[in-house]
Amino acid sequence: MLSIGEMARRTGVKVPTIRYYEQMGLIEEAERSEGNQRRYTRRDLERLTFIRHARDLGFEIDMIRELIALNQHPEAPCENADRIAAVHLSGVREKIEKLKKLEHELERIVSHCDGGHRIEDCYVIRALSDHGLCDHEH
Amino acid sequence: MLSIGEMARRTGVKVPTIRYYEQMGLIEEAERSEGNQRRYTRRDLERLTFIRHARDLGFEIDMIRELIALNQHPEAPCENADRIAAVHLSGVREKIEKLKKLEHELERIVSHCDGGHRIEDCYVIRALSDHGLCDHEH
DNA sequence: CGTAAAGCTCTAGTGTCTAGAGATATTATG
DNA sequence: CATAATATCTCTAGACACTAGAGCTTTACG
Repeated sequence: MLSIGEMARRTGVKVPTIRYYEQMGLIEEAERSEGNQRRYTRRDLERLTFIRHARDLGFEIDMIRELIALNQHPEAPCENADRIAAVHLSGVREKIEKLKKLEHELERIVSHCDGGHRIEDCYVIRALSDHGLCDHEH
Repeated sequence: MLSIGEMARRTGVKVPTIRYYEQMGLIEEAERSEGNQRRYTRRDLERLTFIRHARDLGFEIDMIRELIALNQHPEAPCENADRIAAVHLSGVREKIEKLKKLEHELERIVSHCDGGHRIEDCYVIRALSDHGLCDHEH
């Protein structure tokens, strides 16, 4: 049986975060020691590793809850898991696209300003005040 | 003089958000009508447009506060504005890099799964359970 | 057995809004 | 001018995914 600190060390999930996941229903309430401290099984460790990994990949708590639920039915077809991951992937791609546009806009703004003049002439400030100086919509 | 609703329509910032910005000190407390409703000037509109635009470009509230402060000193040199924007730009680039790694990981995971088999064999689920199936560190 | 480290619960805070309740103000229509 | 519809007011709480701290108890180790 593992203490919560052991779990934290092995998964890289911080102790308060583990308790938070329990509250959120991502992990089951652990057994307790005589003195009321949480004691985890190997299965709990696997579950937390799964969660950690999914969070690293940017899955939201709700998505993870769904994936866990799917995981409990090993004989079910896996279309749903596939769909969740695919939806997530397209969300990530959208974010990348948005950030790239933003990157270009900022590059353009910054490149016009070498820091060598006064605020009233600064392209950074002017670009923020006047949408007309932008390339794209946003 | 513009009502808060007018301001919202013209800038695309929602009404409660405008009040929130006031609370956060991003915009000055507006004058009030006899019946205690906010009344804004053209200058307030410009300020809110600036904020909106900066938020769209992903600047955080604190950065915007700094930029506004700079904007109040038109004769000062603009190095600081330039620096803030440049720091922000490199933050955006980092985010893009991270998301791209994530994209590749997800692509790889999803491409292994066509939804046509059972959960117990599903690559999506297995990849989440077993870090060893990943390409990169994360 | 004494102490330090780790654990417990509970509350509150982070950042950027968003939503709702219940009251008042303004505007439009008849 | 009366009424109805819309807008606005303040205040509180909620969303997300944690994080921090207070004050107390349990466990591990020498």
